[in-house]
Amino acid sequence: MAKTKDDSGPALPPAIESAWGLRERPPKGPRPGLTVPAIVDAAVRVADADGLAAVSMSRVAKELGAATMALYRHVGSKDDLLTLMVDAGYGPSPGPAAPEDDWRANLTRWAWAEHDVLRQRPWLLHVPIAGPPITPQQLGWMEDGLGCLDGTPLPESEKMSILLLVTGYVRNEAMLVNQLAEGSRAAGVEPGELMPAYGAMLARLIDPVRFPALTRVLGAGVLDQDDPPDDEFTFGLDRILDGVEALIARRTA
Amino acid sequence: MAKTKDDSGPALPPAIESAWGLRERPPKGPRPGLTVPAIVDAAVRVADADGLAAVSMSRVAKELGAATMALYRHVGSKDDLLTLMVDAGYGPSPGPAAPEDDWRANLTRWAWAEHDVLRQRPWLLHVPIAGPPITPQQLGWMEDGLGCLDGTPLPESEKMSILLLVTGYVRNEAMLVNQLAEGSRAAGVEPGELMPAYGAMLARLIDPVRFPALTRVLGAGVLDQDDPPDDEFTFGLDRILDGVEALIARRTA
DNA sequence: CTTTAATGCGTAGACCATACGCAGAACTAG
DNA sequence: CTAGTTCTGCGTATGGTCTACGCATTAAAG
Repeated sequence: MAKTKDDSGPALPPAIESAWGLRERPPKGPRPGLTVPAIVDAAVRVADADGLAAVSMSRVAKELGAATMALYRHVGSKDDLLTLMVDAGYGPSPGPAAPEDDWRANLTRWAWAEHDVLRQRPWLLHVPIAGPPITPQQLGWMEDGLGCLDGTPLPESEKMSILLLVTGYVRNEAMLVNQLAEGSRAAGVEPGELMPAYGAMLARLIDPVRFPALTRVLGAGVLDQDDPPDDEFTFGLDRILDGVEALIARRTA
Repeated sequence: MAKTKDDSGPALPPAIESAWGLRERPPKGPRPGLTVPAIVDAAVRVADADGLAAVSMSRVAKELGAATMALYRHVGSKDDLLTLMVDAGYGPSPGPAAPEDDWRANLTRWAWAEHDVLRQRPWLLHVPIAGPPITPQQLGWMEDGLGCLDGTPLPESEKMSILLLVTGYVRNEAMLVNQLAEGSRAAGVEPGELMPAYGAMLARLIDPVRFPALTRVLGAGVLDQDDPPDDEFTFGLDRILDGVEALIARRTA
């Protein structure tokens, strides 16, 4: 009969255990030539170079000079590997909140940090997330995000909700910008030319009677200019933080 | 030499053309036994029943009693089919803004309508979106969303940005709730049991010294109760609309 | 009736993840 | 030193995916 582990409860997946360094090497058998970090690094290298779609088990194995099936000794499945890739891809949180700044400045910096990571590694957006965060780096980001709201009168549950709101916004905005860039590459259009082309296409498709508001937007030339996407990001983030500020004011009063 | 189409510019994909009803059947050749709407309906039926992962060309063809390759006469690629599935899956916009209500009530209703669609067809969240909306129903939603902001003093560009903000929020929230549900199904845990189990796992993993804020959240029992997810949705939406309200107030003054 | 063009679809190729089992390496017990 | 144990690497094989290509059939036009 197999001995049950201490009080491990639902027994977290082996890939997660190794991410937390909870795996001691058994003293028998040959030295492993492959290690989980080496595999994850190779996979991240492939994703950085050729995108997430290029990350196949055989491609990662080739990157390591190993055979495809060798990887399965170390990661349980491709999904396991993806989870570990996300953890490594985000990297460590950029640091705790600065005590001399207020919550808004700190949370803004936190949001921009994730924004920058996602801009540098767009493939992170394409990994289907499997559940709530349980890997070390991910929780590090969450810890530092919570720290931004430390001085506020918000209850813990609302801090968490706000963090979810902000990180969701950052992910969503990054996804929009990224799929726009991919779309322009796929269509073979210059990145600056895409929005005007999109506007022209819309103008040709829509009936001004059926779509009056949309026609008005088009007429205002909203899509003609290619504004720096950072402005759009700042706009949305400021709206959300305005909303948070209103809540804090209400909870203070 | 092929005759160029009127002034069609970048020549939109055939699947999109058919979605706008811009495709007349050529007078020669055998009657098509398959039609694009029939194929899209079948694909939606498969996705509704067994999820997006079950939507393969062969499965859809089987659903129609046709051969796999027969589909490719009508849709250019699987991605084309997915685009059409999204358009059909969302369905028509639930209707224009009610003039007797203010922008906030109308926009709230608009957000809830998308929320309801995504709850009913979670697979819509898993379709990788390829670019800005160009299909009829999608633009119908956008039109009605813009209509909600009609009476406000916001410039057209900001109306658009706010719409993007709200729809992004709705999608993101739906995605979180959905992947939580999928995660609990995959782990074989009761839906109500998942968050407590998650909390217990975190408590076992994290070091209170390294993760003080997270530990405080755990200690507050935030994860112990399984609150109705609609409350979470309402909370975030109200934060965002508070932010919009602040902007409108500023633009009015 | 002949010509023309579009439809349905069979074949085949290039990928993919991964279940299974075997050869060999490295350590421990005697 | 030897035998036993156990873990690593990996070859083979299965069943799935999308889709390029080409052929036979069908229906309308001239």
